[in-house]
Amino acid sequence: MTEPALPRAERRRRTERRILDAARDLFAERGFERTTIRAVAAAAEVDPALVMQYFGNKRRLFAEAVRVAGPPDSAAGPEEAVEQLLGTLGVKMRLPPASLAMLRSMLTHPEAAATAREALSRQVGQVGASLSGENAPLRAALMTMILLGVTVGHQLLELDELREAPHDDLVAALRPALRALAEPAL
Amino acid sequence: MTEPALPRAERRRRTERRILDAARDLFAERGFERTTIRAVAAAAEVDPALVMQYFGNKRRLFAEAVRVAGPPDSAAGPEEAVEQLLGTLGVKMRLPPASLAMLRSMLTHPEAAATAREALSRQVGQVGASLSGENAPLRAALMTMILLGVTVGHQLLELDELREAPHDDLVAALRPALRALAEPAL
DNA sequence: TCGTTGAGTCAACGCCTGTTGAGCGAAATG
DNA sequence: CATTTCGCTCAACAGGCGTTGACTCAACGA
Repeated sequence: MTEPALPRAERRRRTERRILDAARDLFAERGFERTTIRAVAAAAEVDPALVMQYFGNKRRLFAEAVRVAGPPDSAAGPEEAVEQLLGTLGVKMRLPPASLAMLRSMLTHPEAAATAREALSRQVGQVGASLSGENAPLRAALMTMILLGVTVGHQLLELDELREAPHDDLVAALRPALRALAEPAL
Repeated sequence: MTEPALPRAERRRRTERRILDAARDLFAERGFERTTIRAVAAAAEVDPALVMQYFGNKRRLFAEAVRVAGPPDSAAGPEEAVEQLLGTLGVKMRLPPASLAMLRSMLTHPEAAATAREALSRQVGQVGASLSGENAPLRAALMTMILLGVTVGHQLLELDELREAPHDDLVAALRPALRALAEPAL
């Protein structure tokens, strides 16, 4: 009936991970404001006070839960930039919950907005560095925003027109649009 | 010192409009959850109870505040669809507060999400009808999402790379990308 | 002029939130 | 075995929220 009584350190690690996983999922689903500490605690099968003890406050819990490794730096030509961006759509359009949580909250939670701005700016800079021609930063920003828009529409708003299309069709349709921005004006 | 004592009907209309304007601005700035009835009332220089008396509850206040006329129906060729979409960026990129309020809340407030989905789907359908070739609905959806992404990045996240660029450059850079989606595969 | 209407205020309600401090009981330590 | 450590729970707090009902008083209609 009872568990095999794990060592303390291991037990703590598992609990912390359970809380973090629950928090990530809830933040991804409802956003920062509508996710309560109590709901996270319940999902992790833990007392709300324990969540506070582990993470101090709700903002820090969010920050820990959405911490995600940025894409590897790589700057080559415009072609590679396009493919790199298309790659951010994720395998079969399934983004990690941490990213979804960030996206979901970036318009309403100020700290999420700041983090998102930073991450997006880094990507813009990276893409921009691999472009030549006029207005490279602007074009890089537009390319990044295109993927933001598509991701939001697909993952968060769940628009039928995007969900019904096969992933490959979507990528194939999007590629020429990105190329049009990546290539120096013809 | 005192006002010229307006007639009741007129007075009511003005107060209602003051509340609605304040609500729109706050919803646009902070989103649904972080905007309180009390803050709206304070901005409109009115008692919170009056807001309730006029609009019943917070959800209805939001619904009234963001009610906005959809773009005029018009479907012609792919060229016109592109220009129509580019037009939604607004004169000098200044969108009406009602639209900003919708956009700001669409990822976290379920009713805003539903309304946004509906409005976007209508636009997708409209754009799609003016496209020919394969995957017209998908391509129309992508075109719409492109504008969503650019608008979010510019108006809500306020990315420097987009804010610094002249409006005309932005439109000009975006046009070929949209054309690539609008034109039947070459 | 006098009763009625209705715009607007006041004070409070119940609820839910993030957050805290005291305490329990099992694992670790000697 | 005795003691300390610490993962975890319990019960509660203060504050802010949406919302309500009773009330005030100036504009209105007869």
